[in-house]
Amino acid sequence: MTKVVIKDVGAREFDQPVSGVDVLRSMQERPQSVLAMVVDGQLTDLSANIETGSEVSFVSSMTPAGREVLRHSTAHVMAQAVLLIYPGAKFAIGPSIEDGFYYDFDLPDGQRFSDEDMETIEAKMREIIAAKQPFIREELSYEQGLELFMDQPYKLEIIRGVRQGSVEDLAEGADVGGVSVYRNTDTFVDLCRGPHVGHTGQLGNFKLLRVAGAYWRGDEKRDQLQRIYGTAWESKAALAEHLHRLEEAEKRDHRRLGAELDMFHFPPEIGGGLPVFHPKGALVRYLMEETSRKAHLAADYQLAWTPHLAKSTLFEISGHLQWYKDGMYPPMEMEGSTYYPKPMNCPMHILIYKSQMRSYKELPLRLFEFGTVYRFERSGVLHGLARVRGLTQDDSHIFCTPSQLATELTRLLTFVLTLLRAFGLEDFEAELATRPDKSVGDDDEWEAATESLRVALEATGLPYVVAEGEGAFYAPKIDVHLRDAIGRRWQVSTLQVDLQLPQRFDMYFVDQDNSRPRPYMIHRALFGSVERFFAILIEHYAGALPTWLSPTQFAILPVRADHAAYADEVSASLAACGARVKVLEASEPLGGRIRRAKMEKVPYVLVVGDEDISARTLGVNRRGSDKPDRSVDLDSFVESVRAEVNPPEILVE
RNA sequence: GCCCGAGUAGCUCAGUGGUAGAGCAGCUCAUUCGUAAUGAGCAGGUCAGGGGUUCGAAUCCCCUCUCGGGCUCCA
Repeated sequence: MTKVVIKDVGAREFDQPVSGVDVLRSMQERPQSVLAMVVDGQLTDLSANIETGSEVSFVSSMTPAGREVLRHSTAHVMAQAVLLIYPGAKFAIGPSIEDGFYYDFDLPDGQRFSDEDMETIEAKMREIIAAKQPFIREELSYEQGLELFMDQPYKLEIIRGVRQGSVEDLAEGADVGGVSVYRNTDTFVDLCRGPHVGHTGQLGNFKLLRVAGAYWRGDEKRDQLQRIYGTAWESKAALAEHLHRLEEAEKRDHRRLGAELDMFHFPPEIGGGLPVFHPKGALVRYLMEETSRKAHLAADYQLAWTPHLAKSTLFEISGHLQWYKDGMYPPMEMEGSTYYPKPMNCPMHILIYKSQMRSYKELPLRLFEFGTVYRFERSGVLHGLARVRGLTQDDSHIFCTPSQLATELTRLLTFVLTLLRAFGLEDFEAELATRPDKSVGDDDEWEAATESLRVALEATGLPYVVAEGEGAFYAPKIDVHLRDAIGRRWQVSTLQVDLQLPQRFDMYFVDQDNSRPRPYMIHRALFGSVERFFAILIEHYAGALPTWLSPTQFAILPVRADHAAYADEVSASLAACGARVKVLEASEPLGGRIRRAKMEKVPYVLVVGDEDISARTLGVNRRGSDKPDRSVDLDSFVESVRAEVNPPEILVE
């Protein structure tokens, strides 16, 4: 007899040994579109036998686990299609990923996929799906596995990896004590740990999206494979919704909006990754920077300014030439000295610290600068303002006593969140990145610094995960991520407790007892870089920046030329409370001017005509609304927008 | 840097071997208008650059550059 506990339903007894399918059939109220099951916490094929005494829950296609299964199964279908179309193709790995899946191939004779091939492959996949091929799990010994995949070098490498207990390969391929495979047909079988859907007919709401090169095992010294990315969903509607989201994301692309809104561009004559900001973009930048500077001054930071170049000596002391030479711009020789563009601001801030004897009474000493640094990024990684070669960090270095560290970090993290919120961002999470393999310093220091960061995270209540081994070589760090309006994650702020530079620069302060201990040093970028943060704001707001950040806040449109005097009067009363106003004179029809102003995403488009002059009113078009408010009283309108035209007050504790 | 894709007017794009096109934007003139495109006219091009094939190349081939999608990288 087999006893099975169905989660949230209750215990069932069966005369025979049962599989998940049997249990499901026995239920009166069956859960919908079940693709797999979880037996005692383990995600498993529905066809697997269930041991007596197990607890079972069923996984529906619209759950995260269910989608993972169907995406993974769709990847297998794609592999089968590619192998049918390209005899002799080698296939490597094909996992499910966020929103979809991919599979890596090595085509014979150096063939490459083109975009048209995607359609051919999709068509073949639909045939496979229509055939309702079963996914049959088989468990093999290593030897059988090696035999079965003798023509598939990547599979062989995975099997050998599994035999040696590689965790990475276990995830990809197989089971302890042997390997598992999933067979769809006599000719198509794939090495896989599973689980999978019961048969290919349960799939079908998918689309192949793009082809890309990808290194085998992510190692650029190894073969470059052809990767096809696809997306797959539980229903036609969910697929359509996802494709719609992709379109929406494309509309938010800051590179596209940056051009449409005349904010910035990347002149080829200047070089890749080196943007120029046009007047509107530069104004937004100015507002971002001024808001930040004021907040920093209010929070007891002191401003610093440092040059863009320094002698090699400085970067030898700091260690940048040792650790990051590849990422630095090449040197310039001048009058017998070697100069480098700076990749970071910290060494220069340290020189400010060291310019005089520092007492414990001065600490924490907080230096702040919008410091432009240059980093040589490989051409393929540049991405609009989000990844550039010349970037301005809103960079701060805080020097404090060891006993001040935890308090200072907490205060700092609070400040970071306060300023980010002032820009209308709300949804944050953090990563605590710990010591990497390639690093310097002793364990106690790393432990203490990491612990202080953890204390700060706990104190602010920011949700966080620990990223083992993801720290910088010299320091553990907190990375703050945010989710934008359509749920995408962006890394912004970073806080690092530096264990190395104070030593390298032989920094100290004079303590109460006249001893000379080393200060701790905290590196911190809050926006990350001004350029990248600019991009995030554009994408988050889809170009419709909050009023206080909008280059033009009010467009005033006199209906006829003889309404110009009143338009100027309205303009003056708005300008008097600090607003940025543009009058669009009546040289073309009203509709055209309204359209232009709306396309520019001006927050308020104000129309004034005969009726408004006699009643001292306005026609108000708010951004995002397609219906105007007519006859709004001028004075009360000005009063109502007064608060939003100027940068927000940032209250620092 | 590597793989794939794309470069035609300021922008968006049409043009597959036979005289370089359209819309928007720009300029000029006219129009004076109450809620998302007023009309007419003008101007605008080394078809990314270089080489090749051809009687003839935006179009076919090769190289280079730039941009985009990924991979790797991101102090």
